[in-house]
Amino acid sequence: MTFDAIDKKLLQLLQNDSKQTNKELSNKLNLSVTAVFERIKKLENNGVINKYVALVKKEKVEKSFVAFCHIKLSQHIQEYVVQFEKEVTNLTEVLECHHISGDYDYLLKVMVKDMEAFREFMVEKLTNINHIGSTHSMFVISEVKSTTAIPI
Amino acid sequence: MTFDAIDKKLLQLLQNDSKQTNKELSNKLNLSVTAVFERIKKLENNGVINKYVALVKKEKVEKSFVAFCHIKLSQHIQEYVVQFEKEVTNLTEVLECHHISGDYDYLLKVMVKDMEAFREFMVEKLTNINHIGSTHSMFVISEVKSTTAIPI
DNA sequence: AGTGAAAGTCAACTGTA
DNA sequence: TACAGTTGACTTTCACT
Repeated sequence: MTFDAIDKKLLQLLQNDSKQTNKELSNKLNLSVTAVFERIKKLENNGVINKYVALVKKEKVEKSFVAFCHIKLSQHIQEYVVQFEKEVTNLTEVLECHHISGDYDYLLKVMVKDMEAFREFMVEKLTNINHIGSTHSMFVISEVKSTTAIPI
Repeated sequence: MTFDAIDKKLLQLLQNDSKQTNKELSNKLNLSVTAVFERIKKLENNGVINKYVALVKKEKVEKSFVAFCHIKLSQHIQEYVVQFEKEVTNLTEVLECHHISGDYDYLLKVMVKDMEAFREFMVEKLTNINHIGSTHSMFVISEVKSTTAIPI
């Protein structure tokens, strides 16, 4: 689907706060409540809006330690790739896993309590996955920017 | 604040779908509607739930190209650091910027339309920021896993 | 695509245990 | 900390422009 200026503004507003009422949105967009309602439904039905979620502050739930892990597989046999991707997806500590270009095959975003929890995660979970060749971890010192809002 | 089993379950539910009604949540948690309401308010007031947002599918808004950029500063003078972090934060294409340990200083998550848009971003925006020493980019070939839900 | 008004549903507040 | 009942506000539908 295509987006006019109002759709774009609406998506930006909803990406920053999905708990606004249609009335509030209608004021910001100079539209009627019903028009806002129908535009939102259209965005939902077309799969543009994937889902609505609550974002939790990691510091409040003892998950302040974030690390990015590079992973190289030992061999790039399809069977190994499929199995690795399946197993890594099942790890709750892994919030993101990207297959990437470059020296390593994968980049993982891992969230745990502290360095000790990260050590445990590496030893007991990640490196227990078969076919991993090598890993290289980077620790997040500070979070400069972090948003889920895609610029439209 | 501390969390009992119900709080944890509630946070998981809301992190996956924040549009459920309190009645639906009350069924899943075997609790009354009011109890659910009060628990949610407590989580919001304590800052555990940071905000509610709509998640947009990047493929639907022509932002299918994701890259991770390593960045090294030319010098680690505080003034340079502050200015770099400020300028990079203002770039809408940069969804995340992490100050990290290791060979490079920063890891950025960048989202644009395609490789050509990425080239433009690099040439016209990113490398125009002062005090950047070197960069190294990795392109996302496929997204194996991506969630905003922190395991509680 | 847009609007205003009607109908149904929910969030939010009150009382009480 | 939990519950049930009340009320105003909201979402959703409908008839119409």
